[in-house]
Amino acid sequence: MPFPPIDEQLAIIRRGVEKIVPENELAAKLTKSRDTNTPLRVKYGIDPTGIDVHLGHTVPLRKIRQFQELGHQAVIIIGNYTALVGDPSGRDHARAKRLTADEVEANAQDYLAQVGKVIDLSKAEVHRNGDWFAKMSFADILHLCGKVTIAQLLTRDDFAKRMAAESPIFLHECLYPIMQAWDSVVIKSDIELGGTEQLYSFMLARDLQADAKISQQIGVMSPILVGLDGVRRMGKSLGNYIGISESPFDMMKKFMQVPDGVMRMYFELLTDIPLGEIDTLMAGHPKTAKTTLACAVIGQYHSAAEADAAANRWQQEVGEGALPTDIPTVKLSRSKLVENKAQAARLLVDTGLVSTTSEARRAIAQGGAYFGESKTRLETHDQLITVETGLLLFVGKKKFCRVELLD
RNA sequence: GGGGGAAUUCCAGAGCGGCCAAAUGGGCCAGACUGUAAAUCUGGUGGCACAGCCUUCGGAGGUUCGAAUCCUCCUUCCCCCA
Repeated sequence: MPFPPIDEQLAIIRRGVEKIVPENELAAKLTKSRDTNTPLRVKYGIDPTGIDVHLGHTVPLRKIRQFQELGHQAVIIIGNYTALVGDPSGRDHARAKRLTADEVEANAQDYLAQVGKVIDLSKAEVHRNGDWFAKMSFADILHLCGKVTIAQLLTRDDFAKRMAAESPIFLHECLYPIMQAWDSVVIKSDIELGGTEQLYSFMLARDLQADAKISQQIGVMSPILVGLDGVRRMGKSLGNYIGISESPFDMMKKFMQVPDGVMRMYFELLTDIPLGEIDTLMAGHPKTAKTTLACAVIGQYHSAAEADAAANRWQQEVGEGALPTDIPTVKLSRSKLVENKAQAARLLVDTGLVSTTSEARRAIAQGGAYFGESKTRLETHDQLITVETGLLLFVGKKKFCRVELLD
């Protein structure tokens, strides 16, 4: 099967990519690959530290997928050995927690299952870098370290910053980029994918490859995907992410809350919609564009039909204020009632919609609490509400429940 | 080893003997507006039997009518000197 023309390949590869280093070697590599009908080996490494894969992770993963579709060879490196060190990238301090080998392997399996939703695992090579690092002797390690100078290491941004700030840099952390680079030598990568913060390791890999007299890899770096807040990078700890395992409706709700400003980036990095078409969409009504974006992404992890259904449901429940489809039922003991009635504030607490009486009082005082099918506003905290099974209660737009009375 | 700082309510950060449940900003919550975007405006953001009461300002004691604010010890973190 012949590879597509170089221009076509370049257009696909360059989409949504922030930096290619060195840029000028890419075309040459592709040309040689095509002429000799040899797929390029495209490396992507991760540390199995327990990852709930979200859209931010899918950016480089999707790039691998694109390489696969162009006929190239995906090579996934599970950093089961490097995980023992901890990636110093983007950290001001050394990582504290150390994982056990078992945890690492369980994480790796879990990770691969998720990754399979984006790339074609059946056609990918998967390696664990412990396969080669575990076999190295101390002499081997010394030999490897002999190829890298401290001065070189210190050119790395993270380390330079830490040096300046006089915060500790542990010796084993210095080894991290060396190990990552050595992976590239072992698997003979032609391309390595990752975020822009990986530049140093990517370049070190080139040095080591040159030293080993094999072809040097090219770094293809994706930008950092911003999260739902439109400012900070998408990440689990920041709570501003969309996980690829979430339900279509949950994803839809999150997408619709994304600031308009990030739409173009999302379109470019998370969908295959042609750039020209994106321009057209962006020129139209933002809400339409956002819905299209959401459906395009959701459709990758669920069916197109499910994505559409989620969009419709969103329009009805959120856009038009219809009652939510799935309202959780909360069991309430009849003993909480006096002659079938309960005080409004008490009721909100007893049903768990709010956690304290004070919170309930606030919600009511501010007009943020409602009851019944017609969403009647609760007026006072001591207002008596007649409670029966099926009664609906709301606090704000996101919290609601249906009461079920128990004897 | 010696010296000097700092620990405040989700975060940052005021407060330095009563007017402190504790300024201000951020975040978050609710309301208005809207495309549940952004921006903007309003209110709120310890608890409770809520016009009052109770528990908070690293921990333990102490001084005082009264302490987040003063003293002692402890814990943790930071900085400087050698």
